[in-house]
Amino acid sequence: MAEIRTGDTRERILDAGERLFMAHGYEGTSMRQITSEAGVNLAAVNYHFGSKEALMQEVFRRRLDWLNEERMRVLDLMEAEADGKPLKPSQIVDGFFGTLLRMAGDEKRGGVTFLRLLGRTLTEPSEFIRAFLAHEYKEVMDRYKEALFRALPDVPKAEIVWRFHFMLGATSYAIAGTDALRLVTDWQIEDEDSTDRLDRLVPRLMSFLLGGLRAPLPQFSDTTAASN
Amino acid sequence: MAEIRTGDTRERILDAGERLFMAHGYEGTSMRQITSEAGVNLAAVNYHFGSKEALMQEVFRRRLDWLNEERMRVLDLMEAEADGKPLKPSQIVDGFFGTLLRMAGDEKRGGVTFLRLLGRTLTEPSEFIRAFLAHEYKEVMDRYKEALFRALPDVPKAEIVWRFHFMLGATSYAIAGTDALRLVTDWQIEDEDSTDRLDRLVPRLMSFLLGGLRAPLPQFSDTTAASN
DNA sequence: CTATGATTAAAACGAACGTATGAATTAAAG
DNA sequence: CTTTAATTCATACGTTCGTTTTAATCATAG
Repeated sequence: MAEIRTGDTRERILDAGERLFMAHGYEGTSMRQITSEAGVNLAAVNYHFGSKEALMQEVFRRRLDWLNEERMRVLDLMEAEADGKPLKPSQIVDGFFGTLLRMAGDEKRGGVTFLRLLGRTLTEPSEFIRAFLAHEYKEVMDRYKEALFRALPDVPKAEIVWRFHFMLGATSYAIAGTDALRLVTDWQIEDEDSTDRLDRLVPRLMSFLLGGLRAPLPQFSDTTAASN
Repeated sequence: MAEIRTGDTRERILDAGERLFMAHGYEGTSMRQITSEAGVNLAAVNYHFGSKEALMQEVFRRRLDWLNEERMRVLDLMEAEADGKPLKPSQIVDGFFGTLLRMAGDEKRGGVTFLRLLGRTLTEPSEFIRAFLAHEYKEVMDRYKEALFRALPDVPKAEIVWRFHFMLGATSYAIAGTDALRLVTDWQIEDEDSTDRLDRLVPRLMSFLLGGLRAPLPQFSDTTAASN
């Protein structure tokens, strides 16, 4: 059997869907927009993917599979080198968030478009995509949380989970909001073009995330006892 | 009429819209859902607000007007007490983000529902709502950024703007994602009920935000750092 | 070549969408 | 009371939605 040369119709649809879902959201994007931008027939989406929901899932799957495997690979590597000793928080944060951000420079992996779609989708999850992301993320999330628990033995686990949550938010925003908030914040950084901005986003965000992760523990002012 | 109209139609629509926009997004919510949940006629939205877009704007306006006035009031108060001296970063962060988070405990101001709607909308802004938020936020944003510039004279302004951005993201996420990410992160903090969680979110988030805001400046590997 | 399975194309489906209309109802003023 | 404006109501309009159907086109195997 020769390779099934499924034209590039599938890929064209995925690319168009990725871009349009990023720009207008899932509900805000119609199949006619997608097929029009992809230059394919309207029925092609249902033929190749089955439904609009299935297309959305495939848009995420083709990127997240690689991303989360890479995250696992990086963590495995670091833990092997540490030889049983806990990792440094900066290593863990870079393995999870740095790996994500470096996707933005890899156009073959979706570049900034997918990153913005991901960041935006994490705050507007429809039920079906939420369940899908939960499945895709569960394993890698548990591994990285466990690594942080061991890296920060004096910080209560609940606090670490919260701060992981906060780091996710800051990162999503940094990506998804790069365009969205320009009007809100009246963005004006004169001496940086867009390539500079992306290159410098990684160290900038890393400093912020690590500062937050290692911040002094909060003081609860109420009466109930604190927990571990 | 045996039926007792306990609430104004306008308010019932705004409440239903706020809740449904929060749960399903703007595009994902239909006028029929809104009017059905509000117990009013379908045409009531167009009669009272003119359009679905105008309703969305009014949902935000009735909450943001108070929030941003309160933020201004708090900042005025702090600056008056400081008597010309720069404020502490913790004061500024609390004035902006603490004021926001404390809205969640005030059911009269929308409570957690509006906060989640706001957090989610900031990453999925349609063109019309983006322009609206830009207008509503511009003044207060400039005031708080200026306060941060004076509080952190040694930190380049570009860095402060970025970190303000990161703080917004962490906060939005902390609010919007409280439900959304439960499945993703397999949330398990056994000994905290939801009221405890909200009460403790403020100091938790404050510690994280301040840690990130005051983190060591990033080292850029290539060229010189941005100017002040 | 013909045969066969995979893909694309054009057209249509019913459902749901936001909005508009005009009559019915309510509330208040003269 | 009657009058008048404000509001609520049932209903329908024109569009667009995701999906389905059926036929045409293409590539390859026999």
